[in-house]
Amino acid sequence: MSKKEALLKAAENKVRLGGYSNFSFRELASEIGIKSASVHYHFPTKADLGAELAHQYTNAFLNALGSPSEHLANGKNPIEVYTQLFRSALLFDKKMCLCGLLGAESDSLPEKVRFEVKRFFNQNLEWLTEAHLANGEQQPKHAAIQTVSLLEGAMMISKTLDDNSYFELATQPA
Amino acid sequence: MSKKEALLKAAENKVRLGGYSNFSFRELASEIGIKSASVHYHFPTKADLGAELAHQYTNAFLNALGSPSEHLANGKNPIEVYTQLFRSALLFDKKMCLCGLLGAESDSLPEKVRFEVKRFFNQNLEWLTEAHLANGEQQPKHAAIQTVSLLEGAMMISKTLDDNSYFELATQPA
DNA sequence: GTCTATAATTTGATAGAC
DNA sequence: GTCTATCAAATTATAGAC
Repeated sequence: MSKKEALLKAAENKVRLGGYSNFSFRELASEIGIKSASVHYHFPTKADLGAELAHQYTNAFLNALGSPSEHLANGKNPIEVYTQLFRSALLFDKKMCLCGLLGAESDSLPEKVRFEVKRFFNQNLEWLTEAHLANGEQQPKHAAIQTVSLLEGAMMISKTLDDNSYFELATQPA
Repeated sequence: MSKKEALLKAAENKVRLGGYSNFSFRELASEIGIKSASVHYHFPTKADLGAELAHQYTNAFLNALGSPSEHLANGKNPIEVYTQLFRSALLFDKKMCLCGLLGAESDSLPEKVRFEVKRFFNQNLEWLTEAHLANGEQQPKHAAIQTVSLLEGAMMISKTLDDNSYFELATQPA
């Protein structure tokens, strides 16, 4: 893993626990064994680092998702696959969704960071709309926003109350 | 409004836009026309201010909610009343739910602040469970966590994408 | 209750050597 | 690419006068 990748990984861990202001160039540098001045070589400003972090997080997330049609071809419900990706973040990473946290503090973020967070949700809604449509539902856009809202909210509350059973309860069909 | 109340109000506005680290004693002081040292007279530490802010926010929220039985007696669906309180925060305040934002950064908060945020959600779940039970639903706890998750998530996404129609879509029954 | 003054630390960022 | 050195600003907090 390159130093740049290591910096992004360290930043991701911090942001997913406490938001954009929860990391500093000095901390990241110290963690990977360089000096803060060197971090500026890889990322001119903090906003640049934040934006690239959100961009790569989005790409990795979409990549892990695959495509709705692929899951259908394998006999899997794409909405279940999507839910499982959120569940993994909560259970294994034990951290919030990066863009869920950044989205909540959206109003105070540098413009280029906010732009990447918007991209995350627009892409997610697109994917979910296709998935709900493929499931034969009547209002796929409607269902898409409900799905992602429920998962982001359930994740936040489970972390807050420190009890993953809230996530399970929220995602369990009535 | 006392200086103390004014400080809490100023802090609330900042936190609801960018989280716990989005306010400083100097900024608050400057906004209400005193010096930062005087803020420490009212709140010894930042954590004390944050905890009292979350506590009073929770009390005000529960007070505005009233009781499920009261709404039923007036022929109103308590879940609709609850949803309307979130809608007002989004449309009129144009800000996140204070505890939704603090909950997301829960892992990085001082313990006494996190405690108050937990209280907010425990009290909300209690209220919603009673409401769904009164509505004659089969799994009131189940429905309660789904309701608050959906609303917190929808609020975050609407703010992120800067489009309130996402909130309306998310809260509109299928 | 509010002030001045100040301490101790952290932060984002830059200049310039290697 | 990484370093040393340094800066200007911001932050939380305290001591002590009024």
